Amino acid sequence: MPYTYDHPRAALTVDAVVFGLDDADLKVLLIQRGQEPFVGRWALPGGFVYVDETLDQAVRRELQEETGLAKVFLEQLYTVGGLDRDPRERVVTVAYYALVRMSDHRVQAATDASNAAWFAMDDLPRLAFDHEAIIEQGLKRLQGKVRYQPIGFELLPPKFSLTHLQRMYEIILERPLDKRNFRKKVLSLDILEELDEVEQDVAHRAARLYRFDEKAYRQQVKDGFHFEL
Amino acid sequence: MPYTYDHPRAALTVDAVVFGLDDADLKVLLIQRGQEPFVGRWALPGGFVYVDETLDQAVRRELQEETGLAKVFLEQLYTVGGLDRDPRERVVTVAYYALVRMSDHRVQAATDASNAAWFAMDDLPRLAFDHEAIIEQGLKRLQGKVRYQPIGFELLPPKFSLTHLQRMYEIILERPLDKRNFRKKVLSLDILEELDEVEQDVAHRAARLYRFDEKAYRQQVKDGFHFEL
DNA sequence: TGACATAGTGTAATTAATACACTATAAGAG
DNA sequence: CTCTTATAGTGTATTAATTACACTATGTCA
Repeated sequence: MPYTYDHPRAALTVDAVVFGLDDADLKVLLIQRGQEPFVGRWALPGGFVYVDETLDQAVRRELQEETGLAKVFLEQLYTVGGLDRDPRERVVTVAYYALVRMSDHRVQAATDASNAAWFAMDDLPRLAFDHEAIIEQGLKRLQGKVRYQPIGFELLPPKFSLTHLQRMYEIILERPLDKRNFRKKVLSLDILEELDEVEQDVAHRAARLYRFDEKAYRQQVKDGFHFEL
Repeated sequence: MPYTYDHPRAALTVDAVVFGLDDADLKVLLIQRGQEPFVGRWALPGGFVYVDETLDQAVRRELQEETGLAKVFLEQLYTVGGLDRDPRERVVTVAYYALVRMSDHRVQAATDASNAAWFAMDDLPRLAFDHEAIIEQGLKRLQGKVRYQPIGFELLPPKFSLTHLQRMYEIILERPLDKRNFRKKVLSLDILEELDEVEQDVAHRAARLYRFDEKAYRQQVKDGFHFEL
């Protein structure tokens, strides 16, 4: 079923840098390619944008198809339009980044023959296309944005301790934070709800659990407050 | 000369929000459309991306063709992929924003029948497509970025007074700044070169002129310093 | 030479960021 | 049951950054 145009057109694709967090590392979700080019290489999940779906819809569909993920936090990163990114033809890719709670979403091995797996940011395999550069941009964006928007909570379970929260920031920002100053600051923002619950199954004093209070956050933003670290 | 594909493809375009600054206002450069759809309406300069040029090349070419501008500061904004942005067919647009010194670049009326003109941000005409939303995004980006990267200098002539510089920030950020605090702050950054020159042709005490010292700025960045307002 | 317009300057008060170390509590081992 | 281990939880003093604020200096023009 051929489609014809007066001028040649670039193929349009979307790719997603999906970040997850475990106890020690920031991770990225990759899939192993089943076809040429770059068969066997790891790559970002993504694929062609259909002509009747928005870019957002396209990323979400591809994520669902290739990794089983649905309803993740998703934001546009930037669009890559270099001439020789794909050896086959001109491909323009709209890159996104996503944040998921690894605990929630067990990654299902994908529909087709391809394989999906998490890799620590500092232990990435060789990647297809220019995907390494895209991941690098994704990390930079995450590091920048996490400091002035409360997006980091997307990586944590709904209930977390202040230590978990601090560790999340330390891992993303790649630097240690002072425990007392961190707690003072984050509590002063009044966007955390203190729960009547503590950690379970730990071999030491259990930490109090908190929840991100989205309602309080929205209210604060409306009142002209500015979240920062 | 027809080109044929197995699946329908979106058309890919670029649009640019070109900002300029005069004594009183932040301005945007618009062109008046010569064809349907939206004949006669004002719109962002932009157009189709050729299959053998990068996105950057495409914006620069369109700017040159439609407005006569060349060698401007240019940065990608975001990509718009809604389904019904253009009544004719599916169009995906990569939006950019640009900063130009209005003094340098006299805008030449364009090649074809279309018209180019500057409009104050708070006095925009009715616009074609979703261009109003794109301009809004461009403004937000500019307001955010100007505070932690020295891009504002792209809007000023090479030699400027501290009052000019302050007015530039006030216009972009849409709030007044304290004169003494502003000067203290900006001079402490050590990125301005004080010249042995003063304003000419003013009917009052002439202000000393400064130049943005790019070399000093790069050095500072390398030394881990962080520009901020 | 006086009026006008803008340039140029410093200090005190407030607020925010940083540095830093001990006690409290729960689990698990012996 | 008490000791060890591991992490939770807490406050203060110092330093740095931000804010608020008003007068003198200098050039042009009438």
